[in-house]
Amino acid sequence: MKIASFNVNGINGRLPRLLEWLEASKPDVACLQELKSPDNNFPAAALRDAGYGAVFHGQRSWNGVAILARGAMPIETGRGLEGNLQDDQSRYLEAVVDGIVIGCLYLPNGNPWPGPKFDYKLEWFDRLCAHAQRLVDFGLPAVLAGDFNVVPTDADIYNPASWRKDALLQPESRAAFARLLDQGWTDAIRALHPNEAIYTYWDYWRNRWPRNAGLRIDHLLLNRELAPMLTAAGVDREVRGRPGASDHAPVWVEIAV
DNA sequence: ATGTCGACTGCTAGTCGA
Repeated sequence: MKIASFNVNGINGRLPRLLEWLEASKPDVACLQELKSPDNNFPAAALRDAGYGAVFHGQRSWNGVAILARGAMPIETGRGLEGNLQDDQSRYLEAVVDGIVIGCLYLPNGNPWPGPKFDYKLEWFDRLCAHAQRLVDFGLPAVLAGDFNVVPTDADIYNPASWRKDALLQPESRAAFARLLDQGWTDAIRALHPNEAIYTYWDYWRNRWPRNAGLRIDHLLLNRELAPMLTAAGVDREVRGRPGASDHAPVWVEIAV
């Protein structure tokens, strides 16, 4: 079973790129972020024609997450995170596909740091950790997939010095990510590729893609039920190099189920 | 300090967010 995560940066403008990637990579499950589309404009019919059932949690202009399943309809089990009734941003969606719990998330960027947006990032992260602990306690096979907007270590970025004041590298952001892993989640890319420079995001600015000046911020985390079944993990880098690409590339895992 | 995008509106130019 292949499970992927892809920040599409606008699902309607990106639809041709998304469809060609689905056709080429054929993930069984695809978690999408930054739909930037309200639910009534989600391209469900085009995805259905491509062979994918979809559940989605969109909003106008920003954010938005979706879970696609090849030849199946994901069974939605939750949207949004508990603990803050004032939070109206569409950043978390959860569904079951083939008996696996799929948590699709778009963690707040948090810039500029410091400030209220960074405070929101940490507050959202706290609620994610609380929810993730419940998934761990459930004991069902589970994946947390998405754009975490965290560069876990200095090995996950081309040059940490120039990003030291960015929300993505703050010690508090990294500590929250480490706290999440400590619950019993495995960072799939690092489990199989502990020493390689692997990136998933290259800013549109400053020639960053041609220079391979990237960051690893899109992650697939496997719980203890699933981690022993991990057989492969990678990034579809070529997607980032195409005309009209998202600033993120898809990341994926293969699970022996 | 900054070269890019996508979505949106006071809508063909400027704003916001990333």
